[in-house]
Amino acid sequence: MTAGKALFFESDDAVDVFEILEGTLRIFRIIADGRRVITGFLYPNDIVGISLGGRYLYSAEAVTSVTLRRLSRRRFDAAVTESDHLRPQLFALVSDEMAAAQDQMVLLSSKNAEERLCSFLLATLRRQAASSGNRTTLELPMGRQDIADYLGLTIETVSRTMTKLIGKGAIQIDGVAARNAITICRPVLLAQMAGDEDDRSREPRLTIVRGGRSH
Amino acid sequence: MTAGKALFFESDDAVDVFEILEGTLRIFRIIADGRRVITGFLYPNDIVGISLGGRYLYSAEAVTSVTLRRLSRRRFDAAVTESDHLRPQLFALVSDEMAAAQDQMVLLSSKNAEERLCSFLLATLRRQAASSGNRTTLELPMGRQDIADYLGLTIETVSRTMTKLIGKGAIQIDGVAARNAITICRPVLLAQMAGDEDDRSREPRLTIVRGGRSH
DNA sequence: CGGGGAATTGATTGAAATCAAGATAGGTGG
DNA sequence: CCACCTATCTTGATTTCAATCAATTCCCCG
Repeated sequence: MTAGKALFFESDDAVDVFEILEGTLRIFRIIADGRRVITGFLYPNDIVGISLGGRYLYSAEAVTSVTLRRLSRRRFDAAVTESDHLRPQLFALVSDEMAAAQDQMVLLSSKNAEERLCSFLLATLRRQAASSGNRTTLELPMGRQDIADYLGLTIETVSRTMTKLIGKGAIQIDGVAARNAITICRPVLLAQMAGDEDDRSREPRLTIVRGGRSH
Repeated sequence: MTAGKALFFESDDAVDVFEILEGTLRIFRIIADGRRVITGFLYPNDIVGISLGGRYLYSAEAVTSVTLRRLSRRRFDAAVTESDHLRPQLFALVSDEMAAAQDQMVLLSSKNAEERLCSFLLATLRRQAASSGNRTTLELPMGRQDIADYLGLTIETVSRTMTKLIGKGAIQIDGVAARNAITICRPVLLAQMAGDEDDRSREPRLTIVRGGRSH
């Protein structure tokens, strides 16, 4: 499938499930005023379309050219129900998706532009490191507008923030033309700036408990 | 369990699953700078603690006093694996949770304070209407700070926005003391202000497809 | 070489956060 | 029963960060 093409639309009958073999997808919703909210990017080995009701929860489009394995939903469901091997695998997948959704909620409700971008770059780096050995370099398959719609920012703010990170020496852009190839110069700094470095010096049990209202 | 008490903490071993019989829970994460992000509220009949990995994804506390049914995770998993009747039920539950997470992402990344609060009030109304007949009145079991942490706003902004909605005649507060009992005077207006009324005059297929980059 | 989409940069505005008082209600004990 | 105390909520003044409006600049490609 070529870049920019739609795979399916929100509220379509969820007749198929797809496995990504190659490339990147974006999944998103269009809201009333026409704006787009990208709720996630999907990469090789991800499953797309596990719309647990009868309809997809979101639309899906190719970011780059993509190759997919199509599975009919009926056969997919049957396979999962039968196989004691597949079921926990699917479970783990859904679990990851849920965790990612939670992280994204945290990002959107309490991080500033710089923290959002740093989180995104680090997450992308981690994913690429996992699939192809430790690296300090990453490739952004998507454009700035996609990043903006994913992080809840405008394209201008993404651009400015990127420039600021370069200014601080945290990252650099490789080559002249390749605005999408990025080197992480100072991963530790970037992690600090992402604002979710685990400060585990406090013991949560003691600090979190608070008195409450008695209805 | 009395109001304000913790049920479990993020990253605890997920040894139990709970069914809510009565009352309201909040599930949340604490982020690095100490702020709290509430990722959801849970009500009677909801299941809490389906942490698909070995650890809970979030902390859970009682908002009001709560009564629960505790199930050991081992037995819960076993029951779900065996029963052809329970499995789709769990599936549907997870599906709802995922849909709610998506909605929340949309809310957080593209709605203003007024839209967020209207969405929240409407969702709460719908839930209470579903469980106890159509109503125009709703009870907010949680305080303003909880609402703020859920909607990604400050308590001041929640308060101001509430005042504004009263000023517009969309809602009113019942009684003198009961700041948590609210009457929806103009549900249609509220739905418009929530900013997700489905304008289905456009045919999505034609408007959404866009050309893309070829990597 | 020149056209055009994407990205960057700059100037200004605006909505919500922050800082700072008060108002209100519920609870406690004299 | 009332006065005080503390939580929670509301309201007001100011600041701030990102959105918006507005040009360029940068590349890719014919």
